[in-house]
Amino acid sequence: MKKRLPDPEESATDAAARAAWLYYVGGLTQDQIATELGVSRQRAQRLVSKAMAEGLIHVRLEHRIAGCLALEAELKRRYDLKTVRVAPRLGEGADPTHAIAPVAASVMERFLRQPEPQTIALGTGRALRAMVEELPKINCEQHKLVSLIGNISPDGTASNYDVIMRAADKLNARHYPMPLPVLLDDPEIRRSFYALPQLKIVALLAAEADVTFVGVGQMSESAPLYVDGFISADDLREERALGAVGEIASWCFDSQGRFLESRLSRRVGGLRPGGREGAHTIGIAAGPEKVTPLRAALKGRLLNGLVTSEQTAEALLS
Amino acid sequence: MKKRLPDPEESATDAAARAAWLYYVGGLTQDQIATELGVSRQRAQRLVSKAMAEGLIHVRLEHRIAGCLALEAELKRRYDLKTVRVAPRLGEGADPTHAIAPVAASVMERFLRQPEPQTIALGTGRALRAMVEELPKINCEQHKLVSLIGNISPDGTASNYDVIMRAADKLNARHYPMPLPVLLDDPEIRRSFYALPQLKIVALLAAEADVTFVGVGQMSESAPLYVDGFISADDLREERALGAVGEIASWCFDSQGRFLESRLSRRVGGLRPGGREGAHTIGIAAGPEKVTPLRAALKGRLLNGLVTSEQTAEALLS
DNA sequence: CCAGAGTATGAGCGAATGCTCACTCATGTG
DNA sequence: CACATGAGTGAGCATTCGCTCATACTCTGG
Repeated sequence: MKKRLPDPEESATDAAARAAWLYYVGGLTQDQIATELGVSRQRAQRLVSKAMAEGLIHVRLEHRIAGCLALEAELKRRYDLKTVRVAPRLGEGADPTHAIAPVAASVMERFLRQPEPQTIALGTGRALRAMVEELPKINCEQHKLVSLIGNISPDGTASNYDVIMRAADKLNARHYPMPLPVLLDDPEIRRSFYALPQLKIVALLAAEADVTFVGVGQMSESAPLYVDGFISADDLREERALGAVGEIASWCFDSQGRFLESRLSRRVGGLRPGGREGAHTIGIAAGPEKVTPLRAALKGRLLNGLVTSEQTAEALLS
Repeated sequence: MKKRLPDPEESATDAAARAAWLYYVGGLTQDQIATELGVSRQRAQRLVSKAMAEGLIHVRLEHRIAGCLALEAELKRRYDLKTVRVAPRLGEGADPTHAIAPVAASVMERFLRQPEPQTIALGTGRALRAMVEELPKINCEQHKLVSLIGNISPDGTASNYDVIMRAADKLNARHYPMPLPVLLDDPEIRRSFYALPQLKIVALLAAEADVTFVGVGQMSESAPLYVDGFISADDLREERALGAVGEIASWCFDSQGRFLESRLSRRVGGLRPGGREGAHTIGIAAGPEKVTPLRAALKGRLLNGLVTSEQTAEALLS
């Protein structure tokens, strides 16, 4: 008595997409959708929210809010940046990462839409992960995605914030992950890893990247590197004693935006953000705890592009 | 006691955009938005719906529904088309133009995203108008928009469905409208119009267009040309007697998709859709009354691309 | 300065929404 | 074969939304 459903998973998403289309584009009420699809109202509601949850629905605001534009202009001038986008505030308690994600995605999309092959380097972190989540599906087989940082957690599993796989999945682009732990304690092993031909390719690509997207981590007690278990409390203390106020792709820098040479920096399994001459290096970060590291990174010209939130932009300028 | 508001118009849209951002991206309730912006709930509601009405919010579905994909593939094969998009059905009573508009816009966007200068020719009609309405703002100064058809109504006003101005406005592209009535009754006047140098430029551009977007009109009693008062009942009868089943940019064709030479065709103030060798000619049309003209146009290879609705696609294939 | 018209604002209310809870049914396990 | 488990389903209900109406306010012309 089976009728259709070659793949129950697929057809569920299909129905969800259909319901969402009727809801958002058609403007039908959920009752009408239920009638249309021949299901109960509750099911229609669930389909719509499923479509939402699966990110099938992308909402875009076609208007640059004046207040944010002013902040962008001022940031651009003050820090001599090439690219700046400021996302409007999303209420007090809201997660700023959530606010900047769609804006960051639209910045990345501009590069992805180029028909000329682009090499796009990616760091990691919550902000980048959220950005990639907001990307639409585009066919980008002409581009290359390259990871700046190892994707192996200390416990041996692939890192949760491994953005490059997700991105490559959505974009159908060639991708070059770093088959490397985030930190390599033994310098000998580190050297031998770096000697791998695959790694050399990745390093070469990253050095010639047209654009690099990175998160920016604070080095306070809430340092993501520490909270996520990549570095120990001792490591953190040591770096802070050396003046570290932030990190980009695990490379710590001080309040002047100078990368630190330290015990930790000699263990990092990854590449410094760089790229070819004139390339874009865009930081994606927002939140009060990011103000100090962002200010340092901008001062040291570690970044020439920025996507942040309205509050963070104000703080950076104050 | 004035505080800000340099331009009340601007700041209203700004507030609307902010409210819409909070609503759609932040997922706040309208009460929360009201608190956030310091206005009443009703005002928040009005801001959100204003943002909607002004088209600040664009919703996109990131999923190609399986059933529609199948229809696209079949249409592509059957009529040997280059581009086909089928929009999912939007309930029985819904306006099919509304359903296809966002899909058509995304097709057009693909061309607009090209950095190489494109020449894009546009017809008129409700479907094209709706498509343009759904376009996002993109800076396309490298492209040229050229109109295939005059924009002057019989009553002397600029036509309501003048899509090219709207499009150019959104895209910041150079545009070449046809400063010409839709129909020119006096052949002498027509000749002298065509001799105008401006018109020659437009004709040249249209003939070299990379892509042409046109609506497809039926020639039944509900013919848009007739309903909108461009042609008389006598004209309509005469064309139908000659076998006309549809029209593209006012050029009538028969059931085999052959353009008719007729009294009417000698009065048309416009250009035939054409374009350079290998160009795209994409028809945007949906609805039961479009099935006959679409089938004819496809048979006669007047189009090599199509954006239509699920129902229309099914009808075309049955 | 006043009068009138058109527009923005806030209250109220019915409809729509989404969340929770109890239930069913299919699947897998002892 | 009985039973546990868990995903999916439908009903009820509190919340939220969007529409209408009465009112206040502003702008313009006399």
